[in-house]
Parts: sequence; structure tokens; C-alpha cells
Amino acid sequence: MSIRTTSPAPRKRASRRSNTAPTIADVAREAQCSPMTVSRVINGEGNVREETRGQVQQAISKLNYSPNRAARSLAGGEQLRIALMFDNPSASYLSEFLVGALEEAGRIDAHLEVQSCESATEALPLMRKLAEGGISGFILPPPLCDDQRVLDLTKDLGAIAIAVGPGKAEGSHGAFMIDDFQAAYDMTQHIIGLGHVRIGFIIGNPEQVASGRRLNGYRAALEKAGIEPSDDLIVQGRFTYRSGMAAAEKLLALDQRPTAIFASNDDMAAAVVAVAHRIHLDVPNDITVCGFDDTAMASTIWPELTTIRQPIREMTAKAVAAIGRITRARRSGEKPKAEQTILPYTLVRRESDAAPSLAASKRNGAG
Amino acid sequence: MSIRTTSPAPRKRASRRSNTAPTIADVAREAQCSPMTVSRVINGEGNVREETRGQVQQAISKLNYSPNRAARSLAGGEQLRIALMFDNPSASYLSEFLVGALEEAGRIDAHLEVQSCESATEALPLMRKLAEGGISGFILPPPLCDDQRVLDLTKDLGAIAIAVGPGKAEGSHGAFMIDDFQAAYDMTQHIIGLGHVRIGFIIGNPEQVASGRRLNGYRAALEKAGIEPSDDLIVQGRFTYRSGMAAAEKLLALDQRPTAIFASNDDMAAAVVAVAHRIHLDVPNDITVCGFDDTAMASTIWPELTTIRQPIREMTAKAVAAIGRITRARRSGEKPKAEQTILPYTLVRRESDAAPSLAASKRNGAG
DNA sequence: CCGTCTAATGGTAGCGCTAACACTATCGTT
DNA sequence: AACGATAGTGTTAGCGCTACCATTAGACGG
Repeated sequence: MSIRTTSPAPRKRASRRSNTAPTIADVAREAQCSPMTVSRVINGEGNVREETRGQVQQAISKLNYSPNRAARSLAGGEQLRIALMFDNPSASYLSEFLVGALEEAGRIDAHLEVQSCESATEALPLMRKLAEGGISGFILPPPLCDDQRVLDLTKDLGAIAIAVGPGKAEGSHGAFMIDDFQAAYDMTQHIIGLGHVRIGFIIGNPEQVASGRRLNGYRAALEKAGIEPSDDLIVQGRFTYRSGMAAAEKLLALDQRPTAIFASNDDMAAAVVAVAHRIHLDVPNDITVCGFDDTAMASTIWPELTTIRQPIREMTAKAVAAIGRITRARRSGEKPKAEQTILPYTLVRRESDAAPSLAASKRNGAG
Repeated sequence: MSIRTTSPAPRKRASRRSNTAPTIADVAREAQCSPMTVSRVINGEGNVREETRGQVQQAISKLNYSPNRAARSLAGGEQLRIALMFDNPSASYLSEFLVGALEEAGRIDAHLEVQSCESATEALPLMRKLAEGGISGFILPPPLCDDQRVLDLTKDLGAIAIAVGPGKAEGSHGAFMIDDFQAAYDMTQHIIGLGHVRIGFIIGNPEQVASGRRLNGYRAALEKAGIEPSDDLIVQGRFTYRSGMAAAEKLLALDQRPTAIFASNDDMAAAVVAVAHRIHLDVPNDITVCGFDDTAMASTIWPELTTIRQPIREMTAKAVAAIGRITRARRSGEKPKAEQTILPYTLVRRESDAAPSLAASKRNGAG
């Protein structure tokens, strides 16, 4: 009597692959080596003969193979989850921000978690919860990254935090930003170069550190050019359109009206244009208006604004990449070094700047 | 003599888990059932007793378990890749669009591929390449989804295409949109309700089908109210700020100036506000201005615009979900049905509308 | 000539999850 | 009573890749 129940004939099971995409095994067969060697080539590890490497690469391109991200991160044991926090209301900033993050996240197979929050206060408990939930790192745009409580929290949590476009470069977290001081300096110099002398400035929200840097850049450029700064010409704003209108009204009501106004962001610059039009000043012939940030607003309104473009997309992409790098370093026991990278900005010249009109120059000269 | 070489003692291998995150097995142990049952609960499948389901759910929340996406999509054999195409220049539209897609993509573990292209012509070869590269579906905002060539191509490729906010609801692809006709009708009725009779309208880009629908809504509302439409009051625009300015100048130069202007999008409405201000008309006391779309522009400028809000974020999220559903259906051999869903819009009342002033009414009454 | 070392490669066992079954009660049917 | 249908659950075998170790071939020193 034979008992067969103990070893049931292994039933044929249909492969679960629906996809016909080539796998690493296919490549290995084609290149006549083991999957392991293929893996090494893909990941650019050493200890592979040049000849072998070449064969593998040929096989890869012949089969049009691309590694399966899911399998990769599963086998690699890592699950890179990155939270994008934002309470920044500027939609154009946000979209650049998101696109940059998405592109890089796709490349390194990270998962993005988008978190919007009304304020830093609201962000704190959220971040705590996310960190507990296994988030590898946070990407923080301003004003979140300028908030001390947020920075303290990330340190407490031992979380990776990368600031994108922050005001200050200090702290233990990494940061990608432009040189706000230098950018404002350049813009001011550009305006001076056009022949302007009475140049108004609208300061941004005092809570964001970048505001002060931009103001300093403006001041330094004036000084360098030997123009005596006038307190009348410097007005406080809050980065909003509305505050820009108020500031513009103040500046344009001056006895000696400025011939140019440099606003600390595009929303306020747009407001200046609107106010100028209302009192029948032509932009740029009667007054030059320049902004900062190159948001969508800048190229939507007419005339389109001369402004400073930050490479936001690139910054966010680099931030995502940095979180990946740091996480990997941490896993292998290295102590991650916080990097602070200054990226180049661009002065985008559009249609809102021009040399001062003769009339304006004369009036000012006479005043 | 014992030969041991045939069965080498299995060497202890350190677990590769670096993460201490709970796995489905942990949950199963806690809930005293098999991992499979846990999986069923997670995926909301049927055939699980209520009691068991409860236990599992308790275990999940006790351990704070969240499934590993990578493992999931690897085991599921699917790799959902969704391409977001856009040549829509409106940044605020884009950010809403992206946020919605990201949120849902995170939920169903899809990979998003963001593709910007300058025009539909440029999009065609790109889409072909993407489809060959294993993209499961495309999400198409206007104007791409209104382009016949794009639609034809998706059909050729056998690709899933979901339109978000398209003008027309036809075709084999799915679509999520609002009722443009009804929304414009409602807005016009709202303006009429304030007491306006001479209501100007600025048409959108003629290439986008939504433009015509909005115009028809406007016309229908006038007719319903017994207001005789005047061709003078209807001006062609192109959805841009600049075209809005030109249209506004035309409308505001009319002998019998309209007391309200309804622009087919926010950019043009913003331009109307600017032009009105330039000729010293107060918005909304001298003239009511309404927009459409509720982009960031609408709440950036002053006065903030009364406009129609499309649930863009929700639309995109649903589009992503739909692609997932359809892909799954296809794999299991069902024929996917194209769904066309109309989502609710909102009339957002802000500060740019008011009853017509007495003076304006009198002047028009006398004219 | 043999051990020792390094470079190159291969074998194996998972990573965490789910598809595709197998199995066991429970129930209604003939 | 024997049978099939069904609901609920468990078992097994992967998904595609990489970490970890084993193994082999060649280089080198004594």
C-alpha cells in the first residue's frame, strides 16, 4: 500500500507574469553570465571585467531592458518615502516644486507624500506623525523652512530635512537655495544701469529671512553706485498683491516719485503695475517695475515682468536626490553631512523695464 | 561513514531587514490568522467574516502597520505607470492637477511620469514613445484632450486616456469634467440677479471646446431672463491676459458700457480689472467682473475675483484611480467601459461683483 | 610547489506581498 | 443520505531583484 499524500505531485502553476518585459534573468542569458553580474553592471559596482561589462550592456540595450523598480526597492530593503510639506500659497511656486520632485522621485524610485498644511503650527504634529509612519525625509519650502520650531522638530525626530529656497543656510539640515543678496544686488545694478537713480524698494514678509537679504542686496548696490539711499523709497510689504498695492500707492504719491520700483516678489510687482496704470503711468516708459521669483504671474500680466528666476524645479529635484543619498549613507553607518548648495539664478529681462524718461529725469534732477 | 557534504548545514543568514516596520506576517500573528486573510482585509475583498475583519483591523492599527508598496506591486505583477501630459501654461491649474494625481497615485501605488510638451504636435511622438515604454495610461488636460490627433493616437496605441476638464465628452476615452454650459449659465444668472442688464462676455480660445459651451451658457441665461443679447457685448478672447485687455478695452469703450463683464477665465478677468482701473472705474462698484476656473490669479489680485471653481484636484485624482481600475479590468479580460463623469463646480463669490450703481443704471436706462 | 591573497563571478535565500489554488465547515438540494 | 454549492480560511509558490556568502581563477611571495 503506497501512501502518496505526503508528496503530492507538484502541480503546474501558470506563471504569474502578465508582463512580457525582460527581466534581469533574460539579460543574463543573453550576456551568458549570471543575473548577479548583470545586477553589478547596472548598479555600476566594481569588480567586473571590462569585457563582461560590455557584453551585459549590449544585452541590455538589445533587449531594451529596464529594471523593475518595485523589485529593486523590495530587494534592496529600502523604502524611500519623502514628504513634501507646503503651506506656501503660491501656486506657480508649488507646481515647479512638484514637477521637480516628481521627476527625481521617478528616477530614484522614491515615494512622495504631499502634505499641505495651513501653517507651521499645524505642520508640527503632522510631521511628527509622518516621521513615526516611516517617512525618510522632509522637503521644506519657505516659510516652513524658516520656522525655528519646524527645524527643532526635525532635529528631535532625527529626520532628514532639506530646505528648498530658505532664507538662512544654517542648521543641521541640508539646503538648496540661491544667493538672494546677490540676486537683489544684480537686479538693482541692472536698474541703475538703465539710468535710474530714484529706485523704490518693497520689502517682503518680515518673517521670511530672504526678505532681509534681498533688501540688503538692494542697499549694497545703491551704495556701490554712490546713490544715497532714502528711507522714503523703502516700503514694507508682505509678499501679497494687496500689500504691494498699498506700498505702490505710498511710493507713487511721493513728491519725488521713483522712476523705478523693485518689488521683493512678483505678486507685489504686479500690484505696482496695476497701481501705476491706474494713475496713468506707462510701464515701462514712465516707470520701471521689477519683480522677484519669476512666478507664472510675471509672464501672465502685461507688460510681462523683468524678474529673477530661481531654479525651483532643479532645487527640489536635488533635494529629493539628497534625501536618497543621505538615507543610503545612514543605512551604511556613515554620518551624513549636511550640504548647503547655492544654485545659480537668472535675471529674466522682459518688458517692464526701460531707461527713465527725460521728463522724469529732469523733474528729479530739478527737485 | 556518514557523508555530510550532500546536505550542508544551512548557515544562519542575518535577516536583511534593516527596517523594523511591521509586515503583514506580524499583523497576522497579532490577529491570529494567516497573512492571506490580512491581505484580503487590506484590499477590501469579500469573503471575510466581520469578526475576523475586526480583529485584523485592530491588529493593524495596534502595530501601526502600513503595507509595503514595493512588495505589493511586485507581487501584484502590475506596474502601473501613468503619464501626465500637459502643455497647459497655467501654473495654478498645473499645481492642482499634480497634487490630485500625486495623492491618488500614492494611494494606489502608481508611478507618475510627468511630461511637459510645448504643443499637441510635439506630444504625439512623445506619447507613442511612452506607450512603447510601458505606460499604462495617459491623463490629458485641455487643450491636449480637445485635439483630435491626440485622441486618434491613443486609440491607435490602444492606450488608456482620461481627459480632465475637456470640452467634449465624446470618444472612447474616459473623462472627468464639469458642466461648462451650466456653470456659465449659473454665473450669468448670478450677475443678472444682482440687477445687471448690460452684461459683457469675453469668449475663450476658439480651439477649446469649453469656450463655446461657456458662451452658450451665457446666452441661454440672458434669454431665460428675457434680456436681448447684443453682439457688441460679446468679444472674442484667447484665454490670455493680453487678449483680455484688448477685449476689455473694446467693451469699456462702448457707448453703452456694460455694467458687468463675465470673462471665460480668470486671466482675462484679471485683465478686465486692470483696464477698468486704468480708466478709473471702481470694481465692483462701477463695474462687476467675474471669471472662470478659480486659478490662483483669482484670489491673488485685488479685488479678488468672483469665479467658478472646478474641482481640478478631485478630477485628476479620479482620473488616476480610473486608469488603475481600467488596467486591472483589462488584465482580467473584461472590456473596460469608458466613463464620463460630470463633477460639481462651485460659484465662488468674492469681491469683484456688486449690484450696478444708480448712475450706471440711469445712464443705460436713458441710452 | 604550495599556501595566501585578490579579482571576478556564481549560488542561494530572501525582501513583503498576493495569485492561484486547496481545504474545511456549513448549508440547501435532490 | 449523498451531493454539490458556497463562504471563509490556509498553503504554496512566485513577482524581479539584491545582500550575503561561496567559489573559482589567476597573481604573487616564499
